[in-house]
Amino acid sequence: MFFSIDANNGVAIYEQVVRQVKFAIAEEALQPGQLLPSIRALSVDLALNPNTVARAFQQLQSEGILETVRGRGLAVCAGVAERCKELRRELISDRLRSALSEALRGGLNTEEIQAIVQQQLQELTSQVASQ
Amino acid sequence: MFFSIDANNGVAIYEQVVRQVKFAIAEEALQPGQLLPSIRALSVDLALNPNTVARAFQQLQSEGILETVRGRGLAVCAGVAERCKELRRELISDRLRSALSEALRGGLNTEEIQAIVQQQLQELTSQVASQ
Amino acid sequence: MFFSIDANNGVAIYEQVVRQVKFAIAEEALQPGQLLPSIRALSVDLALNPNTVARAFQQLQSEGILETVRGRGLAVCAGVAERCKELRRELISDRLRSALSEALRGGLNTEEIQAIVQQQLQELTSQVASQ
Amino acid sequence: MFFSIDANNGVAIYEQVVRQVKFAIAEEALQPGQLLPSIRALSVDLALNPNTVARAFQQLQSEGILETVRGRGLAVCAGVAERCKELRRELISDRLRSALSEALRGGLNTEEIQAIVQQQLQELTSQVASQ
DNA sequence: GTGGTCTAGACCACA
DNA sequence: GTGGTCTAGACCACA
Repeated sequence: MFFSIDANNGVAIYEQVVRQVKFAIAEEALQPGQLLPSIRALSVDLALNPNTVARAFQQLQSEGILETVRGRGLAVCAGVAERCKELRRELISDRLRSALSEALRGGLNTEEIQAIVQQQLQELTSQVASQ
Repeated sequence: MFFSIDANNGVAIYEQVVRQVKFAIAEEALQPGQLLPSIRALSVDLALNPNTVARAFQQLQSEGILETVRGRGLAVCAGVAERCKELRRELISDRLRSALSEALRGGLNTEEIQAIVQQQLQELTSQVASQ
Repeated sequence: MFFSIDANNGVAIYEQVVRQVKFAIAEEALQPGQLLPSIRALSVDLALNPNTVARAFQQLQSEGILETVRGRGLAVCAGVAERCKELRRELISDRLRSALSEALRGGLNTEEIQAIVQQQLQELTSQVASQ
Repeated sequence: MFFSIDANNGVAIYEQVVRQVKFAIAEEALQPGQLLPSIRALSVDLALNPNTVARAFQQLQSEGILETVRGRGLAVCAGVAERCKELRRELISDRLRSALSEALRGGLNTEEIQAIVQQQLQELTSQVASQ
């Protein structure tokens, strides 16, 4: 599936799942009405405990992004694509801002930081390209 | 002092202290041989529990960046400025890479990400300038 | 403490805890700023698993009713007493409405239902009085 | 038919079916000897899975309220009308008691609770009247 | 098969 | 001591 978990990046695992579900809806890889992979299936896929996945899905329910379809699973709520696009931008902006802020406070100047960003983006996109 | 702690940025507080000490040495705001503020003073300054600061300093000792000066406190080890510059670059690069990677996997393209980076950098530097 | 859990009344245990915390704040038995009993202490008190209590407290946090005080516990947020009073009325009204609706649909008339309500209220208040 | 299922009222769906069958017998909307609608028909009617209806009917059989009539289906047992009237009173009383007890423990006084009961009864009966 | 709830127990950061 | 997260495993209602 479209999720990739990194256990040691400072973001709680369930929170990574929450974010990536929002991203997938923003990308329209998950469509409103569509059922998500089951908690059990996803937990096997990601090598996580089912409770961890369930916690992520519960949070998404409480945010009105997923809803239960009794006995069948969890589905994307209607009309949340736009909201997920906004959320994606916010979540990514906030995390970048936090990293950039540390870099500035750490004494790097704007040019040095931009150079690092360019280098990392190049490495990351060439990785993706070569896969 | 030169530290600023953000309890909600995903990085553990003691780890923020560790990083910022390294950054201060890289910036030469802390010179080799120079004594650090005492655990007690710093914990008051940052409104942290002394145990948290102590843990950060212990880690810095175990990495060979700080050393005890009998009866006087903890000092920056000789000759670590270069290493701290390298560490700073690594720590900041890794964190940026992690955020950038999430942004790419989340479906934003390079241009969108660069735009966010520019915007955040501008906001952050104009804030600093106006302080 | 002021909580009483009934495992078999159809309301999930963690939800009972959520409701009773709101009620306690509405009653001003819990004041804004006040620390709640710790998860561990309360779980012992109520003979529940700590995770069950933690889940209730997490929900209360996500509703903006409790907040964490790092290393010390969970506290009632400022200014939520009024909101809890409204919530209490809603929660109790909804549950009563649901029971009354079933009674009406089940073929009892208004008088019979009112008689039952009076009888139950009398029994319940005389119990409390005699305690 | 005379059943109405509310998926979110805390009572399990199969249990709602069990209760409403008892109520229908108490009201004499279902007469001893009378055949119930088939599991299949009722499950279509109520938009439930047949297993859920079957489970309700099984429980009613085990309580001696329904019995199989070979090749024809399930019928109301002879002489259960009185028992169902008692059961109805008990089931409704218990549920009301539970809600009233929560209201009292939640800090509302008898007058406030009675006012809520009156208001809800009025709303519910005027709704029925206007249908 | 599906999700929801609960228990049990571990490890972590922080005070 | 405090809460937060995660794993493991059980039982339930529903489809």
